Amino acid sequence: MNAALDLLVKKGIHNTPMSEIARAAGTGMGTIYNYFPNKEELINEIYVNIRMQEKDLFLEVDTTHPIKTRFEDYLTVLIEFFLQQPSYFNFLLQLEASPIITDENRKKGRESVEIVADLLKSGQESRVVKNMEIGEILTFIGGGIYSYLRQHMDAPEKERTSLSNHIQMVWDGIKE
Amino acid sequence: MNAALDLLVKKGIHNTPMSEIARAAGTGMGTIYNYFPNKEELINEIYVNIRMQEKDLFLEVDTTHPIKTRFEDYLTVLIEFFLQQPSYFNFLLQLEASPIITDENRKKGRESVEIVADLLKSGQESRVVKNMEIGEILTFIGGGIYSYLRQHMDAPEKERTSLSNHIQMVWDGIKE
Amino acid sequence: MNAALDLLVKKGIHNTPMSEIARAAGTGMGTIYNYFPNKEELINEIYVNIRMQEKDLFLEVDTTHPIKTRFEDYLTVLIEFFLQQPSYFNFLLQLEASPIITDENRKKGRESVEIVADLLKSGQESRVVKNMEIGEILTFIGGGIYSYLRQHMDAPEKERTSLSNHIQMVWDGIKE
Amino acid sequence: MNAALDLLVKKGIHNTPMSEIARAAGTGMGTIYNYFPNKEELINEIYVNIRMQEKDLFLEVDTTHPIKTRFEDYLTVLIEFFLQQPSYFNFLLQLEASPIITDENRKKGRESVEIVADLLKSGQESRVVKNMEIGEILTFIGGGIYSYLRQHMDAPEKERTSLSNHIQMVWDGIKE
DNA sequence: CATGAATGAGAATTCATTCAT
DNA sequence: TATGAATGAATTCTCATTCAT
Repeated sequence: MNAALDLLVKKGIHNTPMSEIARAAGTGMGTIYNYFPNKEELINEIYVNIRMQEKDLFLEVDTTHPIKTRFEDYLTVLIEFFLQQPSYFNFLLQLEASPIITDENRKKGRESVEIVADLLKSGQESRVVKNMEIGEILTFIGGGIYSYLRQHMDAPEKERTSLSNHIQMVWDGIKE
Repeated sequence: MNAALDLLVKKGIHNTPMSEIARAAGTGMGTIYNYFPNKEELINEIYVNIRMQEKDLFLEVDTTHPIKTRFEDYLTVLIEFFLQQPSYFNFLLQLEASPIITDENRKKGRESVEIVADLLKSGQESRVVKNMEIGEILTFIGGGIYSYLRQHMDAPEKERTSLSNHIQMVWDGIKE
Repeated sequence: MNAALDLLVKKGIHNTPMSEIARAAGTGMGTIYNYFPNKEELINEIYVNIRMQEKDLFLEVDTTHPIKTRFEDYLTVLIEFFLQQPSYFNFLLQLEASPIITDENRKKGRESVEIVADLLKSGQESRVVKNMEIGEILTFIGGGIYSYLRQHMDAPEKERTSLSNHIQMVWDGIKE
Repeated sequence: MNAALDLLVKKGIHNTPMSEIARAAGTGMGTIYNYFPNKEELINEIYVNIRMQEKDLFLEVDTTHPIKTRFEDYLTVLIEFFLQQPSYFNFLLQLEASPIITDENRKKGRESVEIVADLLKSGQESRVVKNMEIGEILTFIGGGIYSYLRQHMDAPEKERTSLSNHIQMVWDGIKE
């Protein structure tokens, strides 16, 4: 799966033959088919795998801190995860919109969002977060994460913008 | 180009044979190749075409209004454009990250951003916009647009969030 | 026909689209088809045309000279013709073996040989030419012409061999 | 390679689809591409293969015989090789002038000529061969071989000329 | 359980020829 | 009579998947 991930991201899904994945993984092509029924399934499993790691990240955040701190921690931890694994982010970017990922897996992938949703709800109760639909706010936050990562990976190093500034803007956007 | 756009968005680039585009366009395959040297070039031209329309949108905005109003108008006009042409947005989503679009065209595509950058600069001068790097702010705004559209297209109709709420969040994020 | 000849020789028959011939000839594609029913016919007419010019060459040779002189003159005139029109030779080379030229035209193309055959016959009568089948001798001479031209066109200028030496070898080969 | 050779000669290179070669070879098309990266490479390998067989022929000739005998033997062995494998000769005929064969392979193909060149040199030293440039003489001999084979394959059986007569002419052409 | 050669459906692209203007 | 845009059959090549070893 690691070999596949790297190649799929670097060369694009339709320019990555299974034979090349096998070679990079140091196995035979047939071996891959012993573990994954077909190429699409392999890709789906990589997808779910990343999403699950993403979900686990939130366990690291100390839930005793005040809401704003937790919010910042969530975003920081998430963004740093992807900054350290750029191919994860690029993989999701390339696949999120693709018909290859099944609806079921796409749904599974959204589970991590629940945790943030809960945080936002308690934020609303303590009147530090705008009283809007949670969905609206989540969407907005997602955009913030997406744009930061996207920009960070496209831009030359010196033009990269500061993470704390970015998180501040996101927070200012949602705070009451 | 319209026929191609629809199919490319609906079925994905690598699942759309030129023969099908030709059929949908009501021409022969050869005819397409009389106008576009190859599939990639066709896709690039569609890309540039959308980006140019996007750029022209800003001409509609009344530049005598106060900065906040203009900002809201820009965002509204842009988002409504894509809401009316969902396939435009999905096309860009699918292609922005793809190696098919040439660097030259990608650069051309970013021209429309300049106008917003100018607005932000005067916003900073009048101290209504945060004093951060323009690039940082643009990235943040991009995320706001992206997230709204993305959510709007994925979600069932009744769960869609209000545009004005969303624009409010973006503004709160960047305002001083 | 001239435009076609040049292109066909330079790029090969199957790499020369009719559209390119038309462009080189300064006409429209349709115009070609007003004069030649199809590509093969065009090629055949070029072939016959060259062969006819080749035949006419022999009219220049003074038939009052002794046989050996006439033989040398024939060969010289022929070889110089092709040296001055290398594309003629290359065209024949490329097409002689091809199924594109009809049998009828191929036969027509061999007419010029008759004149040489007559010369050889009188050479045999005066016992200056070997008493073999005329066909055998003609074949041998043809090989001599072919090899000289072939070598002359392939080789870098300074490695080219002398025509008179070559003709001498051919004559020594057939003389009694 | 055998299936390809037959078809390429019979139908011409550009009238022989890879699919037909595969069918004739009793394999799938993909299998061919597992062994030859593309059609041109396949053709080149056939070319080199023939040329190497041609080179090996000369090993059969007894080098203790007198020069004239060796010369006759060389020519005989070579011509008989091609008479037994007419498609080899037709293949070379069709390809020698073609841009498909790479310069490198064309060069490799000329190796067999070296052996004959050596023979001619010692012939010149013993003053049985004309004192001309070796290249000139080789060209002439090549023409002799070409013409005999060409004629032999084109002509109806009874009109074919005798090999010994032909070789005699070639020898008379080069002898001192 | 691992392997990788064989396969052929499917895709992009070319170009001879037609025919409305 | 000249034109050249439109056409689609035909061609090369790729690659997911199978299955005998």
